[in-house]
Amino acid sequence: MGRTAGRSPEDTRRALLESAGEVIRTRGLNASLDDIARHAGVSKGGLIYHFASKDELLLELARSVLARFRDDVAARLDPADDAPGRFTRAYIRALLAPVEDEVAARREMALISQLSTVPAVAALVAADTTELNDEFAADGLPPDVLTLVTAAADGVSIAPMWGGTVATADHRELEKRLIQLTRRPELWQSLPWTP
Amino acid sequence: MGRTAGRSPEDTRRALLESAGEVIRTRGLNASLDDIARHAGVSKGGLIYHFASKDELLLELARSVLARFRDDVAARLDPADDAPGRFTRAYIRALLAPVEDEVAARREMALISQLSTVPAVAALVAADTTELNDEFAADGLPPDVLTLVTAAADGVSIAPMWGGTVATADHRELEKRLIQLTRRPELWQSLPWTP
DNA sequence: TGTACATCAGTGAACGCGCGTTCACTGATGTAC
DNA sequence: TGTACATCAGTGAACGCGCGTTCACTGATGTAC
Repeated sequence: MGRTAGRSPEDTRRALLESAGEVIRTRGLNASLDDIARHAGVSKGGLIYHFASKDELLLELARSVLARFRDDVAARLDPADDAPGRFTRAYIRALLAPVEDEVAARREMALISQLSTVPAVAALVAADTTELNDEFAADGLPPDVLTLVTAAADGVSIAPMWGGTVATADHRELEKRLIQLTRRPELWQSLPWTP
Repeated sequence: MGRTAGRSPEDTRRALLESAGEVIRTRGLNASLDDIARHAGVSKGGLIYHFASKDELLLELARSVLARFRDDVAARLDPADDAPGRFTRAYIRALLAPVEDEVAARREMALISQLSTVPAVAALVAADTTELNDEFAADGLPPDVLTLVTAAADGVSIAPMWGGTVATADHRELEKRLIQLTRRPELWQSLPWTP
């Protein structure tokens, strides 16, 4: 059987990437190409036609995951907001956004950390982080406030990886307060520090 | 050749665990048993004598990593400190402790996240997290302060995984402030929130 | 509008290799007498 | 204190299987005339 009618090659490619995401989220990095291909309704050979090697597939998958996150942050930028910390607020909203499914959240983290073990992916992630840091630097917040706020958001987002429970109410509260800090950094900076 | 003189079986076992940690930190989970064994100066068969399967080795390795972290936290408990938040302060110190080597820090995180992909290890980690949460709950801090402070500490500790740079000075400062917050939670709670 | 041909988008079988596990065997150590 | 025997702590070769990659082949699609 040749080309499958009713589906364009780009559709197939997209389906393969999506399938790779799902299968790897569930079975981990040692999910086989055969699993991934079959789950997308394609043969192993068909997969390899679109992605020359497993590493290339993983790299492309990582690219799409990172892009999706960046899009998510961008979508949470408040158009009416042009004060310093605008980007940071979107970042906080993206990371603290309520997750539909707790298991899914854990798997999402697992997926990224798994992918990062592929050297090429690690490099990609590092480059992405650098870009992100540039955006933070241009966001106009005092460094100490920025560090606190992003660290807290990062910490919440990886909690599922340790099997931590996500107490939604607490998270909403924390989100509100972190965002408030980015709006009024002097609140944090003016605290009397006498360790 | 039979038993290697000059090394007790417990020494061999320990050496194998340590070797597993080093090799997996470097080459990832798909490091072979042969690599690990040889790096400890033992044959593959010798390794399997001590750990019946690869999964068992990984589980034992995870156990030792978790135990080491708990010991680290315990060692940072301040004997002179018996105020609420005592344990949380030790936790913060442990996670924000200056790392000798940046690459090592990244690998440490990678090791744990890699190990977590083994189901048995994931269960172990989840159980450990539950225990940890119990200790936090008994530590006497208001929940919102606890959430902020531990999230921030967690966030800093996983930064290396994204290839983020660790600005030591910022971290010292953050550590000081987080600890100060655990000592005077009213500082955080009294902030005027008007989102 | 039909036809010939090139290319695209796959299929499915086969290969080969790495790696976890098994196994027969062995020299050193511990124990009983 | 020596000796016989059981067990311990390994060795190293072989097995077998899963999986990534290669490859010959093919039917559908696109293009030129």
